[in-house]
Amino acid sequence: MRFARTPCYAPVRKTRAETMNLFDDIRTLVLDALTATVRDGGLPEGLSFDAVTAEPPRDAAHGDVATNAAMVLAKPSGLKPRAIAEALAERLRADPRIAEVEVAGPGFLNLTLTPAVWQGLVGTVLRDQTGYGRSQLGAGKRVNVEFVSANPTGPMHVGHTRGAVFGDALASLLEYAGHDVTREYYINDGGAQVDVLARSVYLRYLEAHGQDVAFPDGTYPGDYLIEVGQALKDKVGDAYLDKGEDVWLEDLRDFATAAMMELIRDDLASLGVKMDLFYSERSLYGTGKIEAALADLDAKGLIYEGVLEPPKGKLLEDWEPREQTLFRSSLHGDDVDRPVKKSDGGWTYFAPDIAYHYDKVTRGFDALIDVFGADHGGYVKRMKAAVSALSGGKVSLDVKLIQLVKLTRNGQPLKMSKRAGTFVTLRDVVDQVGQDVTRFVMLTRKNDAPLEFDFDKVLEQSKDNPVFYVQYAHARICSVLRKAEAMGVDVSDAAIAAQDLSDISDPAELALIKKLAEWPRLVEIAARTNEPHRIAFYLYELASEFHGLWSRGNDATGLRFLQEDDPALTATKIALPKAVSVVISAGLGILGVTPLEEMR
RNA sequence: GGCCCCGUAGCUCAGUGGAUAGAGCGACCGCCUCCUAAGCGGUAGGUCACAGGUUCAAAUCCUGUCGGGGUCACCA
Repeated sequence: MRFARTPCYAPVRKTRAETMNLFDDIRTLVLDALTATVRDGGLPEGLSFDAVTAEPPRDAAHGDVATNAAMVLAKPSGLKPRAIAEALAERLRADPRIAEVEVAGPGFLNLTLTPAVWQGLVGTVLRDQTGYGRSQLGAGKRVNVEFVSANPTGPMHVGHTRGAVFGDALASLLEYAGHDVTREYYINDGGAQVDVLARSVYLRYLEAHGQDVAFPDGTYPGDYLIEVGQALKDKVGDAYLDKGEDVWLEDLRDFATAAMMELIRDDLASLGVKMDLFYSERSLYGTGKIEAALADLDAKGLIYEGVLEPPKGKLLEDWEPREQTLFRSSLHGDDVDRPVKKSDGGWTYFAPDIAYHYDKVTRGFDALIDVFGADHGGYVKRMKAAVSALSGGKVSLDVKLIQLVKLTRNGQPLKMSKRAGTFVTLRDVVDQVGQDVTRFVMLTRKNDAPLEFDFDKVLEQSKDNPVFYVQYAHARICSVLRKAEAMGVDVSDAAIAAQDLSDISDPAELALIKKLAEWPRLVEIAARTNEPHRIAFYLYELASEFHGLWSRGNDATGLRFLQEDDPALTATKIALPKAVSVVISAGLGILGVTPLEEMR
């Protein structure tokens, strides 16, 4: 593997094995050294190197990259960790990228890289731009991300907002990691709630004709249906007045859901979310699709008529044994089998969802991701069972449950009630704090942790507001670049990247570069775990490193990016902040947040 | 009661099996004739709920217990 010896700072075309992920490159180097050691008889043949890692150590005193090779191989090889480590160290020292090798702790090999490696990394970032960090992790993999999927019965509320941002950012993240991603919305337009919607619109229609109407329980009294009723009047005139449901219900279902979906599309657009496909539940009924999906399960012996046991330990007074059509989901990891037909012969909600996921499977996706509200946790096992059964275990399904958003204002909880009209919609949030802030804040928690969203705090301009803090770093960099340009410096990426960057060598500068080096690795971890919040946290850390270096320039003028009366040195010093801005832009891009060039 | 998620600093939370567990807020002490102080540096603060187990190595994986939340046939 001679090419592995090519210094990665050399402006050469990347070889197949050389990635943008520095830690992968070093791991390759370690594996090469291990292979050579085996060849020379220093290690037995047939060892697996799978457990060997090369990671950034938590403590900077432990060098730049640490590998556990000696520890994981000690037992299988029957050698002492120390002996393996020493032999490896010898070989690793020969690589031009390695400045120092140290055996430490229980057998870690701590590697320190040469400044040239770090300087070269800045050049790489500037050349690759937002392509720096893009991964081939998902190359050739098609992923379907289903998210939001709110009932088409009204405008989106805050709970949907978090799911929408999460799903969209996750989709972008997976794209960035090389996957072919489809963003999809399942329209729950097949159930009884659509009839309720249609009747509610009918009431508003009567109202538009000047009638006095009341909204009994089981109807939607929301104002947002007023204009829908008016629109219906404009369309059909008085054709439905004094007519029974048998005349208008069918038509109103279509009319009302279409109106609601328009509302929802607008809501999504205000968040910057664009779906690739809206998939209608109703399109599954009467088209043989549900039957086909269940036939597939039936052919696998997974459909039967049977009676369920009553739920364990829970008292259900009205429970009675009943024969139903059941899916043998318990054979695919579920706790009990699940009914697909109701006692009246109609499908349960589960049945069309099986058909929908069957459709996804047959469309050829390699992986499916469903983003649900946390209250759907009880639905996960059966859905996974369905996908497992339908795909013969070939397609994976990961369900991400989104916890609640707790809305507050100045620390005081906002009471929400549909009846009291204090119901907070997605639009309320976006209108008040803006798309960028909404998106970023929604990603500052792990998906399965509750999120507090404080209308005042998210607009606060201080370091405890991560949105601001990251944006501020970017704006500072843009400010520096503007001033450098005013000094007559060519600030184009090509010009900066083409320079000799060996003047960027202060430990404080190298520390910031090392943070940049973690970016490709972080992207892969985030993509592998389907956790876009990791991007937001990383950006905060990167911004923090940057602000730290900036402030050092207060005392140490040599660390300032703008070097007075020295355009040539300024051109060099500017490379690092510029690279930082590239990564911030890439990261914010994944989150769907626009980087600010100025904040005053 | 079954299943799922959570339990980490006073508070809010990070932490793909690695070394001495981190950040922000709050508290205390410093830093602007100087690229945006909307910032930076430092101090204090911990039985990673508890008990076992696996491992060279556990906040992380497994089992159990305790505590908080969600959910529980014929709703969607």
